[in-house]
Amino acid sequence: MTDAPATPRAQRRQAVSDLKRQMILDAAERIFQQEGLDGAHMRAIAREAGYTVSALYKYYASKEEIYADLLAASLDRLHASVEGATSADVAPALRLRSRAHGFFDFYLAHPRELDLGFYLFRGLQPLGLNPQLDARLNQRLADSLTGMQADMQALGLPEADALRETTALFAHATGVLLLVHTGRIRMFGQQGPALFDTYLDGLIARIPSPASPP
Amino acid sequence: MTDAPATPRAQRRQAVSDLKRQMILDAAERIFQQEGLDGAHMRAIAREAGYTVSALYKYYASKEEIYADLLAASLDRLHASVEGATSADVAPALRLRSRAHGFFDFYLAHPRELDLGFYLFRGLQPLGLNPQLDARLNQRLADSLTGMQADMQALGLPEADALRETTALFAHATGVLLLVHTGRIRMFGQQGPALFDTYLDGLIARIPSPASPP
Amino acid sequence: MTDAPATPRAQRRQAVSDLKRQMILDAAERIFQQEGLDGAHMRAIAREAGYTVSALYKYYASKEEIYADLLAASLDRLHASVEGATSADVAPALRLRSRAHGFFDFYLAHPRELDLGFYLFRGLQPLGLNPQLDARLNQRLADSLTGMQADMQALGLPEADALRETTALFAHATGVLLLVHTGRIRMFGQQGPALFDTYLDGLIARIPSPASPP
Amino acid sequence: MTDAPATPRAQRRQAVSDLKRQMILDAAERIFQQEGLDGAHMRAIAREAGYTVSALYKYYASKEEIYADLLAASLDRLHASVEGATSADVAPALRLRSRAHGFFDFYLAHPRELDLGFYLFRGLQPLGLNPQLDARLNQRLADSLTGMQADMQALGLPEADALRETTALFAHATGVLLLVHTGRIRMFGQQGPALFDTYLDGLIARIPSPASPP
DNA sequence: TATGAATGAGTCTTCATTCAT
DNA sequence: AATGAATGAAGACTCATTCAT
Repeated sequence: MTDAPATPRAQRRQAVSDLKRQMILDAAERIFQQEGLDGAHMRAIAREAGYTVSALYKYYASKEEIYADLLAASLDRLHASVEGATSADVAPALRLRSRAHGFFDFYLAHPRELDLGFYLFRGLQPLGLNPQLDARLNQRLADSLTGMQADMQALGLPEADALRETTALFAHATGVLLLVHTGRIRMFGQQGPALFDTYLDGLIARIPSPASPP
Repeated sequence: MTDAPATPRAQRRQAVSDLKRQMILDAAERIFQQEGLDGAHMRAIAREAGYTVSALYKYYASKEEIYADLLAASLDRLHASVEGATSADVAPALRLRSRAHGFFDFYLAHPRELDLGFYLFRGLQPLGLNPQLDARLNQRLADSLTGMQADMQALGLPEADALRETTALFAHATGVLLLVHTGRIRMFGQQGPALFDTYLDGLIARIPSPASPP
Repeated sequence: MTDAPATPRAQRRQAVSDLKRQMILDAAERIFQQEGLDGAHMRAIAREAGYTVSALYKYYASKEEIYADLLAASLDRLHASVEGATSADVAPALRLRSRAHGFFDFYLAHPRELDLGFYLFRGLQPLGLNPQLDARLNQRLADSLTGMQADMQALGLPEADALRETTALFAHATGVLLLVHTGRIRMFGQQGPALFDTYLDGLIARIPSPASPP
Repeated sequence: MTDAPATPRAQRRQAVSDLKRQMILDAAERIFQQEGLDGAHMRAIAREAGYTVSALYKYYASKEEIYADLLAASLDRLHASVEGATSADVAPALRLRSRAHGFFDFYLAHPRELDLGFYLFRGLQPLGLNPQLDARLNQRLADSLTGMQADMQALGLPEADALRETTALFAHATGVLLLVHTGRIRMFGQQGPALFDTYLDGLIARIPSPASPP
């Protein structure tokens, strides 16, 4: 009722609320990993979280909002995977390789998170994903890619080219992952990782080594 | 009375029936293009086709069967697009380029057909797509790709390499298309076609010119 | 068009029609035995008969009418089973026993025909079973029971008592058969045939031997 | 705050919920009595109960579950009817008679509950009646019969015989009720109750009088 | 005579969401 | 802060039956 000093009490409330939101999210994550997108309906999430369905709506305005947070968390883990194995004092080429693999292997190991991305990024409008949210998600994804772009620039690629190559790398990885995920890759008798490695080799070879030109 | 296995009457009937099946398919196509996969439920399709829902079941045993036909038709159009601009008396590199663009441009112009392919190829089991159908659809897709593989071999690439490169090309195209389709490409400030062209250029450059064999 | 002499031509037509009706009925019977009542829908019957569904309606005005004929045929077989093992020159008690077993064993071996009877006799009205048909079916059933009644009378029971005992015998048999058919008899750890035999023994014992009065 | 496992609040809620479940059941009962099993579909039940169809699913997980409760209640009423008129200080023969009539008269007055029993007890598997439920329903039925078995034993019948005779009594009652219910009894010009009485008389007469203990 | 086309009513069930308490 | 109750729209599919040809 009283709008309050806006500090101690409100902060505590916020903290508690955040925690619960997190717990709901964790539950959603578990369900989502086990059952996939279709199985992750409100009821299932609520049950897993130990809440009522309607309680969830206190913390999340819609199912899609949960999904969005799920995707945000997923993108954070992706980021961790990309940056995880990297060390600053390695040759840029190695760093790029490591990061790219961080990316590719993450989705290879967690194909469901790929679904999530497609689901959410596709029909923006109907899902009620507001532009803000969209931008934030895009940003998180971008965070995982700038490292690679930097690596390419460190390898001597001009910024514009590096950005283009990063985009292409992202597209290629996505394409291969999809091939794997849908099982269509069997049709070609190929292996996802090998395919990606080949692309990566080509990419690095293509970048003119800046240091040692004769 | 005395007549070959197929009575003219039966033939006529069959023809009419086929036509109606086609008209239903067209209606489904329209709905699908306008509303997407989720909007293309039996009721909507029936309404658009001017039929009762139950009437549809005379022509299609299930929703998935309609989807499958939709995809089959889509893959046929894809094939036409791939082979359309090709001519036999062109240099292999040009042919490859033409075919690849036939592929890429088709999905660029009809992003929803991409959805369809993902939908159907993904959940094979849960959707009740029987293996036969699956195989047929796979075959249709393959038909669109063998041309490119042949072009690569004509360019001097050993068969295994050509197959690998075709797969990679397919993956790359898919990845870029997805980037475009989901709008994420704006995030990178890139253009789908340009991206794909670059890949194609790189691919052709990478293929060792067959001119120099001793 | 011409109403015809009403004889040769019409007779032939009638004969052909009867034959086809019979063939449909046979098909229905097969389906019914294999699939039960629920599985015996018009489509299935038509398929088995090599007809279109709508063709069936030329011979039978409704599904229930087919069922009725099915039941009539069933009752004929029942009759045959009841009278089959009987011979005129046997002691009445034996004859009664034989007929009663003819009845009981028939339904024990063909439980589905029991369903049919229940289904048709139950909701007379809604099923469109007209009173005539109902009477005819009742008559057929009665035909299978009069023998037993006669046996009882031959054993010295007054007509009224014999009728009552026949009714009771029929009821008892039905009750036991139902117990068997629904599996509820397991609940009691009893055997249908044994139960029925006991009843039969009691019944015969109960009938005062008419021969030996001084 | 400190309170037993079941909060008063929760208890109240439970009570209200139970009441509503009961009201739905009552509605289902009414529909079922008026329209029979086929008429008792979810929509009709919901309408009668003043609910939406989906609201029903909060209280009952499936149609069969409603049916099962309907049957359970029916069996309880049966039980009440069987035990209702009994008193402990009556001669066993009278008690048996009273109980048997409690059974017979109940179904005579409520023929539809007979249907229900057949429906549910029959197709266990296809109906999704789980074994637990099945066992519980069987138990309820058994409860109505053990009294009679006990009476028979009190009359001097060995346990095994009493069980057999109880089963036979049950079968006989069922058979006669069916005869009445389907209207076929008119065919024989008999009366259900009279028929049953006769059987009962015979049964009691058949039981060796325990009168000879000193 | 038999067909194929078409109907329309009907079945159960699921889900995201809202609201009074 | 959390609940339970309730909604309503939707969704795929089946079946007996009719009618023009």
